[in-house]
Amino acid sequence: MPELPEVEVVRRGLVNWVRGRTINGVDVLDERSIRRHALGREDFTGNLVGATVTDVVRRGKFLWMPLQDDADSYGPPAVALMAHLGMSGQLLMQDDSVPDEKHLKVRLRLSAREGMPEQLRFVDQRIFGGLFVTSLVPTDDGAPGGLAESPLPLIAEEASHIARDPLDPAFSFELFYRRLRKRRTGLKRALLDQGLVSGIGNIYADEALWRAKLHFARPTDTLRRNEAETVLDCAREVMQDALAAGGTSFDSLYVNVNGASGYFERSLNAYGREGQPCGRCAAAGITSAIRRDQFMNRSSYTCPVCQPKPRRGRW
DNA sequence: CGCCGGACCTGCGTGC
DNA sequence: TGCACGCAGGTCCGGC
Repeated sequence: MPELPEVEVVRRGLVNWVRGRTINGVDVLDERSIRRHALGREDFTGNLVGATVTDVVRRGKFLWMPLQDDADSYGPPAVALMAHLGMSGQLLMQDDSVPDEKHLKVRLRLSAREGMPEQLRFVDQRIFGGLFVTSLVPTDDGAPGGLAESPLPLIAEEASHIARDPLDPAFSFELFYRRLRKRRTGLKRALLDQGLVSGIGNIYADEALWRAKLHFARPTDTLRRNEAETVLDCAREVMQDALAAGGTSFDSLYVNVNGASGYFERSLNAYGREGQPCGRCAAAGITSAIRRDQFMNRSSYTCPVCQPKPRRGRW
């Protein structure tokens, strides 16, 4: 389940394979994977063929490749190929000789480059993800639009409603905290709101809350400044740990969203651990078991001892 | 405008 | 064996 660290692993893995290469051909094998491209398949393909990828940029879980149109190559790129991996999306570099994956949805044929695969493939089992072409627009604060190798003060339009993520150098805690306090909802719902802070999904939300010893239903309008700082610091820590674990093979041919899977096996303290002991409590000589609750139509994992349920929680 | 639930998807595991 | 169902969850959209 790609959240920020997994998408960043993909970004770093991808950039050296695609930067500077021209898209020579596009095969859309499943129209559903480009449904967010409102003008359809022909317009999608027409925008891509002949364009050159200048970078790979990420904000939150959104990833995009600014495109330089060779016929009009003055000035910065005006459009980008946007990718969202959804639940199961992968971006893979593959040689022409490699058979199509079972869930191959879109194939980009790139200009030849010595020692590099010819194709960039979008593979997606559950089709929650997708590709589309979008405009690049100025950011509202003038700072670079997202994490990139050569950052531009531009952002893909479809990502402009997404807040900066906690690993973005231009992330503003003050803005986050001000908006958080105005919310009338539960803390986890706020952490998952990509318009407030981006990049956090169900897994890292639970892990950050566990590290911060806060409950998912804690009302946002009662959060003190130091509590908000703590939960954001914890989110940053857990995502950086995952990035370090998944980032060991950035030059791998397979730019795989499961790159951080080793992290999940070893380091999760709450997510998916229903009925198992809370490690922090155990270290303090207390016996407690992680519990699972239904929250927002998905599972939330907490330690009932060190993340006590707030008296007036917002579920 | 903010909050919240449902829809979108497929594969896998479980129970009858 | 086969079928129905629940579960996984990021994002968008409509209702209120």
